[in-house]
Amino acid sequence: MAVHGPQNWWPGKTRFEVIVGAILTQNTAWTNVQRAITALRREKLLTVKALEGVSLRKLAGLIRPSGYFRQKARKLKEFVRYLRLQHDGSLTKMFRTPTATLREQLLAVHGIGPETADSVLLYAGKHAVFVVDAYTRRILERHRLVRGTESYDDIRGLFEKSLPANRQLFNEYHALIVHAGKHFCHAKAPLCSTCALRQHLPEIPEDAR
DNA sequence: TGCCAGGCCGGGT
DNA sequence: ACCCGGCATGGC
Repeated sequence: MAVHGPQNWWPGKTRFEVIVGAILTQNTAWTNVQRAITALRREKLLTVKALEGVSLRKLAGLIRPSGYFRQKARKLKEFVRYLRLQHDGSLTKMFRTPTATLREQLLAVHGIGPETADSVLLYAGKHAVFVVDAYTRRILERHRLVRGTESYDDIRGLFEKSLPANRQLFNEYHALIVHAGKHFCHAKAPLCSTCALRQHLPEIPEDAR
């Protein structure tokens, strides 16, 4: 890519916008998320208070282009509700929570699963967690580095145990994986040259990690 | 035109 | 503990 090490990679300027983007991009193309974010910005809704104040109905209409818009409108509401109840509506307070504790809290919020929680922790909160996404899995599988039956936490653990716990590194690593994935590792198996070579490697033994 | 995109939830085995 | 259907729009 043109620039290696764009520290703090993630489309989105403020912490809150990063979180909104993390929820809206669930199983959705970024171009669609952009439209939704643009609409929210136009309506001045990219703040905790503003989002708390808007109706579920209006919110859903604005984020329509991002898909699953009713589901996601609810998810956004659930998050700001959690933030208000647990952290007085303050992201600064929220992110002062120890990583493991905060991760559990986020996972308990309706609509926030492991990838979204970790994206929020890493990209909005600068906590050192490795984000595993569809691209990460697919690339590892195509390269026969995993068998494909591993859980989210298995794969996250793989990276976190193999790399120094440095949030800048995790940030950049994930950014590069997404970049590579978008260009070279699509779901519909047009194997890139590297993948094709790997196809000829032996299977991973049963007892291997 | 159908398949895909930086998931997650709820109900059923 | 897995497995599956539902959720929805826009691009190629």
